[in-house]
Amino acid sequence: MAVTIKTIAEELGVSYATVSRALNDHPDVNDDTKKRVIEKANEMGYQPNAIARGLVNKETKTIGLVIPDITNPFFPQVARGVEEAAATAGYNIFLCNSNWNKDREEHYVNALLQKQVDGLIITPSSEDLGHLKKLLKSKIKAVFISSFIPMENYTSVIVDNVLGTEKAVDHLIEKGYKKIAFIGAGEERFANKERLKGYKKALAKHNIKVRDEFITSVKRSYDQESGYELMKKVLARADKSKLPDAIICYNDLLALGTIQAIKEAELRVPEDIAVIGFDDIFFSSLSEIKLTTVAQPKYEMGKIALETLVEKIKSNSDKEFKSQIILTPELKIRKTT
Amino acid sequence: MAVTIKTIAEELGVSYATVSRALNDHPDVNDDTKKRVIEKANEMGYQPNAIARGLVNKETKTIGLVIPDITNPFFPQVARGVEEAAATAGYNIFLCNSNWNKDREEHYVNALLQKQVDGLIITPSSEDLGHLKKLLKSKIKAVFISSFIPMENYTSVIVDNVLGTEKAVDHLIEKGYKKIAFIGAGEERFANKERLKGYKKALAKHNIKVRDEFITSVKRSYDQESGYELMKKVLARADKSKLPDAIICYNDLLALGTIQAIKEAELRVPEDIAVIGFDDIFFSSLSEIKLTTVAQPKYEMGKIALETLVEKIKSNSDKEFKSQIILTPELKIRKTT
DNA sequence: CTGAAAGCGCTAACAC
DNA sequence: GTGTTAGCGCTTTCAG
Repeated sequence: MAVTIKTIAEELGVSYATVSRALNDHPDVNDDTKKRVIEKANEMGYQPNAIARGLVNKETKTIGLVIPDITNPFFPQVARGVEEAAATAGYNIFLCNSNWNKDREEHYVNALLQKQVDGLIITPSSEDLGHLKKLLKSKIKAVFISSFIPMENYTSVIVDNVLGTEKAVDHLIEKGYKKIAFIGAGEERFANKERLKGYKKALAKHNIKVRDEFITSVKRSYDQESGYELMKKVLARADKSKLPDAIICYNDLLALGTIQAIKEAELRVPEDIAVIGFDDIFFSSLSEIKLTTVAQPKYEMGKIALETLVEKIKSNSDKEFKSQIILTPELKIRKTT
Repeated sequence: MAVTIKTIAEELGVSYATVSRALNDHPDVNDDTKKRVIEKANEMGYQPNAIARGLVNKETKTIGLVIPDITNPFFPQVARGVEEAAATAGYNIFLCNSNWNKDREEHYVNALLQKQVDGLIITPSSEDLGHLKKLLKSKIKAVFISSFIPMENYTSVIVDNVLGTEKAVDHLIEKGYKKIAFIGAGEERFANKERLKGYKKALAKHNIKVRDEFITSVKRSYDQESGYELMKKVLARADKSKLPDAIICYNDLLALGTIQAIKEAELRVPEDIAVIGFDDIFFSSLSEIKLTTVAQPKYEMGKIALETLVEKIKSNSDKEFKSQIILTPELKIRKTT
């Protein structure tokens, strides 16, 4: 059996309450006994049992991070930001991949609730939060990343999506592109709606008519394959004169697939068609890729999410928090525009 | 206060032991009361407290994953494999990034021990495990990934590194390359030693003399920058006739930097110099990169690590486990050779 | 300043 | 079948 507070109390001939106090650096304890206790504890290799402590304190110094997929290059940076900030605040992180699956997401949230996490950071796999009712009932502190939840008591850390695509369009127009298309990720996603809004807003600003045939969307997955396939179809369908001369993609993965399709059609990027992504994931800056993209401050988003979550945890109840923390995206101009 | 086993016992007028039994589907309990309890529990939104349960069961259904950096593209896949397998086995994962720092690694291991994890999966940031003495004393079940720990009671999940570079050399020679160099990652790393060994072994097999000037190494970090800088120097130093015609890199990141340096020197890959990486991280297969590389089964490694860890946890004590589980790497021939 | 004792929420003997 | 009770390791009143 491991050495407990009790073992060391017996060893020293004091009560275990005293040992507890000494170890927690409680003021009301003789400096001398404190020293003796601490020495003994080290000597015996005592490790406090955080589970037992958590049971009485109702605080586990543990938070849950539920994301769709750590394998998607957007998330490692976010996770790192969360984890780094958690480390400095003294928390450990449960990592959960929902795999874009509501049931799994629900299951994880329940598991985390049972494990008594002090808080939750979630990037929901879907805008519809019906499956998270237990969470919402549980009054647990939570912050959302990349997805705006219009509810009191919750705050979302997001990037200014509208501004992001606006910047992208502005840049394209400045470069002389006129026929700008948008490849989105399905109407229902919050970020997609916002990015589309920014796209339209910027076009309007420049007196360019929105052309419906220039707005397309992939369905389920937002990776390079789906981008590739969609663009293939676009290129096959249209006669060349009706092709866009620039494309803004919902994310970098899609952009990459799009570029691949364009090249296979023996067109040049950016001379024939320019491409802009969104996110600025790891490979986008590689010399072989050099994708122009709207960068999200991913690490920062994670960090801020954790920090505000900790603030929420520490603030007993009714303090008001912003319901949105909106970060500014940055346009990284590289070689595909 | 949350609803506990006690609340629902009072509500139903039964003892809370009965509630516990019912909820745990214990055989010795009347089907009818069982049903009533379960209904009531659902009705009241009861969530078991895993912390309390853990205290008595001495089992938290929680395992710690300590890796250097989730942001390094090698690890998300591993983490995903671990997590996926954990989900099916009913465990949650604590994710910890040591950031290649021993102190932090030690700190995390201690924190996890205190949080009473049932087991640990670690990719140590260094071969020297001096800082993990507490772990080693604690008799906690652990499995290592990518790093061989020659100790009883521990098992390591690794790839056959020797075979990996052997395959790489064989392939290069088959393609007609003769002057094959190796860019390593510092003598002390286990995987580096093994890969170097495979390189030398294969050269010997083909009766090619090992040339010391063809073996170089980056220092601290194993990313594209360090590969780029090292290769820059190599290219600057040597007169063209002494240049290798092929390079095997310790990993894909290094390979990428190497390629970049080669291209900047106005040499072609693979015509002038071929390059092979190791790992097969996400971007290596992209159409713009198409790096020939020795693929590690990363997801599998994580999955297997978790599965054997769970086996260890379940097997009470002295069952024997392999000290190494060696997976076979696969050579992915793409466009850089 | 220190000890005794209660209790966090739950499980597991042990009675009845 | 069900209730009673002890106890997991710890913190925290409450006495002294």
